[in-house]
Amino acid sequence: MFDIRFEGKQPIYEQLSEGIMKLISAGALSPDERLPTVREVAKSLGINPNTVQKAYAMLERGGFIYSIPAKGSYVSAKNDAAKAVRAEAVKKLTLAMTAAKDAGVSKEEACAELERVWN
Amino acid sequence: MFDIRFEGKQPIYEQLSEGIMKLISAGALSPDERLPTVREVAKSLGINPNTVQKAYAMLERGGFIYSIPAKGSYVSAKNDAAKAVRAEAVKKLTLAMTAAKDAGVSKEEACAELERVWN
DNA sequence: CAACTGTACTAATCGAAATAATACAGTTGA
DNA sequence: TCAACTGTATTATTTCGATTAGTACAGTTG
Repeated sequence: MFDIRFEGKQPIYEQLSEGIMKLISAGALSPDERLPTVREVAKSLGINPNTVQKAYAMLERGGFIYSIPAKGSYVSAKNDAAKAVRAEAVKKLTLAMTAAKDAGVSKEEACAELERVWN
Repeated sequence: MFDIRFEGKQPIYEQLSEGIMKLISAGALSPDERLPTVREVAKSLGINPNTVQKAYAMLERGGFIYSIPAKGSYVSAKNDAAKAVRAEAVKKLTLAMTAAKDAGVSKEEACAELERVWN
């Protein structure tokens, strides 16, 4: 099972999501390999199944895994291109944020813009 | 005095800040013109002086006004270049955010990145 | 059909942001 | 000198949204 220590202020579902993301990127989890079920992970880590579900949903959204209702969740096979695009997008986002901060844009304004884009 | 109606979920200090920003951009407030004091604005709008102070601080950070302790706050004279740079930065930030969203980056992750950059 | 799977929905909780209250330090003009 | 202003700093309170939990649902499987 996943050996993850929850620490700091970061949300549990995010720590879990990133942890699994790293395992996939590092090749510790093979393509089309079946992931432990939502409830298994929840029980073994002592957290709520819904929190695991949220982490899985994030991973699916990022193209790292795919889920089939009533069957299970699996590691995506061909997601290298998607992951590269994603990484590039995050990199550019960071650059744009840094530039905006230097230009005097407040954190609150940037946050408001983020809300607008994502909703 | 500023005629501002507070509405929606946006923070008061932000609505106020943006309202004054527009007045300056539109030329309704002249360079080096003295702004009403923090306490005057607060009383007239029925809000806390500190909230107005926060709005003024944002405006100063963006180069729209300058404040002199124990004297007052004034409209900045030469800030057109700064405002242009700022506007450009916001535009690029929006583009980067949209691209990131399309690439599958979650709102939470973007938010975390934002926190990291601005802290 | 019993025992699984992922998922949707609602409620409870908790923490950070927004606002308020108070105090401080400098300018000004009588 | 000093009273009445100014912006600002610090601390407490409140408010609100994200996180987590509880429960129920719908499909697959042997």
